[in-house]
Amino acid sequence: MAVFLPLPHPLTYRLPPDLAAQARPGCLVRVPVGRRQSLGYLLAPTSAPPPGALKEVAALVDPEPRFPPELVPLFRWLADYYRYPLGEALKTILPGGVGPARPEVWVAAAAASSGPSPGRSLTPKARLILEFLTDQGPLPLRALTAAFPGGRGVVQRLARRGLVTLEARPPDAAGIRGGVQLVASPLTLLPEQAQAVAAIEAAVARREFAPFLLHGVTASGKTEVYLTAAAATLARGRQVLVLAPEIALTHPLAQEFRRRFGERVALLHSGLSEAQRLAQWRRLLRGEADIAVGARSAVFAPLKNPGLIVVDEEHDPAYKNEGGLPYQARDVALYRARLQAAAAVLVSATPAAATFYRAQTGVYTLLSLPRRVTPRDLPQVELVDLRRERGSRGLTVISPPLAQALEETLSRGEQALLFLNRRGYAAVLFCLMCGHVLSCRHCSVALTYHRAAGALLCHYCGYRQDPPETCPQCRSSLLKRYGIGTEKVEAEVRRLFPQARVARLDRDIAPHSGKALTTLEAFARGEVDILVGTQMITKGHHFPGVTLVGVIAGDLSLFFPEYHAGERTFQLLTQVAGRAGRGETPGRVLIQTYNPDHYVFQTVRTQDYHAFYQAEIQARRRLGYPPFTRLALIRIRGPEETAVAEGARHLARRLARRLAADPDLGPLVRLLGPAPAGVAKLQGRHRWQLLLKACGRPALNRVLDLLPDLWQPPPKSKLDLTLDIDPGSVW
DNA sequence: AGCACGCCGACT
DNA sequence: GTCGGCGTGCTC
Repeated sequence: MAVFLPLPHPLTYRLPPDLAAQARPGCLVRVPVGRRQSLGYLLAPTSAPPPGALKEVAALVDPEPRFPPELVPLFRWLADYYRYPLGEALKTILPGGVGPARPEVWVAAAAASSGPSPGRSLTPKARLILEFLTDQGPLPLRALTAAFPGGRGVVQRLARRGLVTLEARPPDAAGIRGGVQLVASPLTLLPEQAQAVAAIEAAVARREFAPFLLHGVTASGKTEVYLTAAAATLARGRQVLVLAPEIALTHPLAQEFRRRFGERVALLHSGLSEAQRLAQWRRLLRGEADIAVGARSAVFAPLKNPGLIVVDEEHDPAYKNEGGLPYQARDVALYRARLQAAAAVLVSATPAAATFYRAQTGVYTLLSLPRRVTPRDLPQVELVDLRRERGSRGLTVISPPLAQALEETLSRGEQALLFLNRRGYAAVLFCLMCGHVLSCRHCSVALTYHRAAGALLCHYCGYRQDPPETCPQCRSSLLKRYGIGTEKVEAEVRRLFPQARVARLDRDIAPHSGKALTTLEAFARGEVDILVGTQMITKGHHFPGVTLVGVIAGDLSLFFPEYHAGERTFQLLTQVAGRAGRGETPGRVLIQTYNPDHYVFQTVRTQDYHAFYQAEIQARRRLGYPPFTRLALIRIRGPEETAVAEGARHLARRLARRLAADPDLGPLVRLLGPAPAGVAKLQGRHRWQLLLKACGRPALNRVLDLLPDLWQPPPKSKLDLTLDIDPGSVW
């Protein structure tokens, strides 16, 4: 039984006779722990109870299991792989709603029997709400009050006057718009699509674990491949699991599946209320739905026997859960497919280098879709060399070529997207003359400038140096901190094009907030000429009027201090490039960069994934980064900076000594750091980190096993240690 | 994570 | 003499 406490192992309880008939693995129960009670999940009957007296399960909180017994091995693996207490892990990944699902109140405009005139006049707000309801159809009251803050009272008054109806519905219906029109699958697939489908189908038929990489450019029909494979899987009586990296992307995907398969689809993501999530979860458990579509947490969907597990946009870093249990949903999906003898299909136009490497080396089967289904020219990508277009002093925001392109676009009445690929905030030092960025000589990642220390620091290994006066490459003295904000870009655009309608969107505005959506919709309707934004404008949206995409500072994400900065930049830029010319007119993409010769920009320009991959994988091999090594990040946190630093250094010394003394293990592991974390202080706690680089998971595990012995924080220091296995970011 | 036990300073 | 500080150790 996995208790919701940070215990290293499950606990064993006796089932009282009155519960034994109902209790099954997956049931949420209440148990006594020490002097109090805690919740937990039943895992399995044990054949080897611990010595001593057992306590009894106090109560069945929910007689309906929350997961099938088939998932217990996956959960055990999860806790072991990520070194995280099982009960705590389950608490965060399973829908937490306690007790049976409660009905939810829905509002609908009353049938218009009383005619258009309701007798007495309505207040403006009441009129607005009534129009909204007539327009939108029935809605959960919760959704309505979200759209109209404080609208509850108005709704109640409208209900009393019989103008709207209130109805309690079981939450099964919530979050899903009913009445979809079923469509038949298209009759013909391209030969390469048909081949891909056949390969996946054959694996499902063999009932063997089979991992695939489905690689194809945008609009090459990747979705159609897995929709068809899904139909074949369902026909064999097995279920289908489909993951997308972001909540916003799960809706169109679920809609697509619903059009094809009707009400057998369950949608799972953290944006649903607990009750809704649990209701969707139960539809899968009861077998009412056999297709689960969702964001990363849906990888744990309670399917007994999935035959096909799809990870769309597999390269997306959003599959990594940050905070709490730091799992990588793509990796969990692969392991789940192995456990449940399913086909795993990783899908991307720009696969992670590590994924493509495994496809190249035969670990995954590569399925390629090289052609577009609807032949259209790829947008033309051009590089603007900022070393030549440099402003009189400092950074150029809008270079003359980009300004000219904007001018032309505006004069044709078309739209432009200006993209700032900023990622978090990293103050790196770079040369305005030659584009060189100050990097760590050991780790080949950008050094970060720390104002307090007055020094450049490597967040991987802790290497430190004073900021040089001149560029080590070209000797110029134009070393600058690279930083630019969307506000500045917007201001510059307004200055250059005072007549243009300009809007701005960035991460500071919540991506799903009303403001963001309003701006995006206005842009889609053509009411805005130029939209300035960060990566949130790249995902999922379709802007047919956009013919020009400008990337303001291509180098920004390239020099983010991370080993996979190159890969992320290639992916981001390829994705934004795809935003240009999706309508009738072909698009144009201008990327401003100080490093036009860098392989990332060269391969983005030619839209050549394979060339990018070759360069990237060579660099990884040379520097010993994944997929050639496994990483684990050890993070030390505490309230006092010096204690944290000292604790980290102390652990590093002991680890280094132990590794040096072990001739079997030592050569397989490299210890980097300690160094301050990218975000050196979070929620009042200072953070330092050590990075472990190991040749293979067994070696990494052996080092991690040493930690409990080596980690002895000084008393009173309030230090704690957390692990991030396969870290996505050290930031 | 709680919630015990346990061993050292200022209070009715 | 106790009340209470929070260090540390355990929970089937």
